[in-house]
Amino acid sequence: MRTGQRRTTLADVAAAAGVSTALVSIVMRDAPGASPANRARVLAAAERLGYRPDRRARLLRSDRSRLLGVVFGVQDAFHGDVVTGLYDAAGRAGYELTLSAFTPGRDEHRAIGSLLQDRCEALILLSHSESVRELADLAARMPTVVLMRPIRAPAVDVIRTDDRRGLHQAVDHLVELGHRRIAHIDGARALSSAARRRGYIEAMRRHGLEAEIRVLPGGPRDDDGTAAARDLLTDPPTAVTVFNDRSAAGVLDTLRRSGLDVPGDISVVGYDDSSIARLRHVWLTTVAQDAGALTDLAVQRAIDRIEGRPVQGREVVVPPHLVVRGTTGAPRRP
Amino acid sequence: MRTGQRRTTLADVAAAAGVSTALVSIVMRDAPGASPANRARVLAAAERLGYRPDRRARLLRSDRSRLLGVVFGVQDAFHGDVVTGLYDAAGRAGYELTLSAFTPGRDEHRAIGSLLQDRCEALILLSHSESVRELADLAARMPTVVLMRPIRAPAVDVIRTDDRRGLHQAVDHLVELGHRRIAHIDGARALSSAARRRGYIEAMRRHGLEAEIRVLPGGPRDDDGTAAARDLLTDPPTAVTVFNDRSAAGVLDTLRRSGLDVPGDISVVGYDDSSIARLRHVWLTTVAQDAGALTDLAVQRAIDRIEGRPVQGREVVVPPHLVVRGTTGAPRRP
DNA sequence: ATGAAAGCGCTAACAT
DNA sequence: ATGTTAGCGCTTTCAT
Repeated sequence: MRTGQRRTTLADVAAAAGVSTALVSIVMRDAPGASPANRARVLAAAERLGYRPDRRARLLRSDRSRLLGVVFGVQDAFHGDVVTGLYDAAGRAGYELTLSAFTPGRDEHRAIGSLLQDRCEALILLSHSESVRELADLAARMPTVVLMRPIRAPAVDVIRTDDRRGLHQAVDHLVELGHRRIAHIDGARALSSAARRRGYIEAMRRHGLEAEIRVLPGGPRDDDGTAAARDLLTDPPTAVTVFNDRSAAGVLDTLRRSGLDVPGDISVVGYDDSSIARLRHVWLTTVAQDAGALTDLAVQRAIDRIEGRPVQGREVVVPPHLVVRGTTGAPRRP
Repeated sequence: MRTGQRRTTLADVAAAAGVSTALVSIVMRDAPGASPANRARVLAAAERLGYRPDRRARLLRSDRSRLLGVVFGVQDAFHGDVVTGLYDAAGRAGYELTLSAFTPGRDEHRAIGSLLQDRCEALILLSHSESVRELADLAARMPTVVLMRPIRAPAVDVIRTDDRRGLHQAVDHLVELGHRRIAHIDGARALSSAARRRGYIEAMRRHGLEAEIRVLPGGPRDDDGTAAARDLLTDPPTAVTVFNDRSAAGVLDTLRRSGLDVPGDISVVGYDDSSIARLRHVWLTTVAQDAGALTDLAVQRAIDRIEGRPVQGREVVVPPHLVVRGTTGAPRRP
């Protein structure tokens, strides 16, 4: 059984307004070529009938969809910020977004497959897991922009944060405060773990602190931070940079519980500027990714590809910035 | 300028396989009525050409879309859980989801408007702000299910958590532990604030603790909790229920900073079972909404309406459950 | 089992 | 300025 009530179409509006469908189409698209009188009459009829253009039919007919497909993880808080930025950027450029989420029960591959049926003109992927090979296949078919994942594949555009630089900033900040014994708790197999670790090591070297380099195995969760912090306690450094905010929250708690003062005895820097970092009682110094820049660039790149404009470079790297809050300060004994 | 490469169509596959488009359609839809030989040949051709059916055209032609429109807030963590559940439930029922998000720069009304062009057969709204009047208008046109918002409007189905009961559970738990002086910090104008406050008051009365009822103005943010907790300190109760986890995090911190032990001196219960509550060092006792039940019911209801099945009641209320963690215990002086 | 042909709601090229 | 008409890529009768 069906709902019964057929939805109102262009033809219904045309009949009600006493004009042709073509004219209604012109009016609905706000295109030039209709007399003010007819325009008003059509608009009135459409309003009265509660007419909504059928996007499917519209897209089917016109050769352009002006639609950008976005794949994102619905459980990831930062993806929320990114989708927000993408809507804004796409809107400004006169494009629309069509969303497809991956979830614990619906993997990225399915999310992408679903989008592929949607006639979008380009794909913007907040990809975690799709293989480089498959991303390359995709990019061979249509413009494909991968966000925040440091991959290299033919025809795939990558827009990402300079995670190495993020850790440079963190270490620079700590060194400026007078720290020398700075450790790093890494993110194990998480996406940007390697780049962040590398950034830490580079910055330490640059400051002549090669001998102080100390990387502890960690992970993305708060109990990873808790465990790593316990390892740290046998011989505490004066500062520690942590893979992400969540892990840093675990670190903070362990340090404080064991009687250390933060930042008096030890400074802590996180990564992500997540909602946890902004809790007043955490108030974590952290590295923030620039969601707005990432999304502007992603949309710009997608549209450049769609419209065949020349672009420079497959990969665009966006600098993050340090947000100094309450967990960093000068060391007591430098 | 356009991308140039026209996408492959049914006709292309038909030509490649040497059959009619009708037959290809049958094979692609996995419908009966094609010989195994032809089926294989068509599938091979489709694979070779990288053919993807065009959902727009498909939907345009067939009278059913089997598409459920979902409006959600991309910044809201719990909405992530809900969308996850909706994908699962819809998938099991043979329906697909089409997503439209509201963001700081794209309000709910626009998100809904965009969906309306998408030919979905029903709407599932995680609505915060759309007016009851507009929701009713919507529901007059197509099946409309509103999730987690206690409204009453003609033709609108509502699936929500029993927030009053959530606070009953919280208070019952505290009373069982021996508490009598239990305060509540409310959520100001937040969505479910009134229901939760009411639940607190009802439960207190039921336990004969009418004289102990104490509601403090609060809000949804952690600094709302911080401020409210400071008010509490002049004459601390032995336990406090808080509008949500985020506010409870602020409460916890203020209490501890002022030298009180949680749960030794004072117990705290949050609401939402958010990621904050699960941080090991917060480990907050809290009321959890049952996302799975909410989403199963929402999808079921939407489909019942679409298919014209009789349903019982406009509103379905789902019980939450208490997650006991580390912030509640017996009072020292009951 | 297979194909020819009509048409979903719209846009765009072409008439008038 | 307005109407007529031909499809967009598919599904769905209806023939065969």
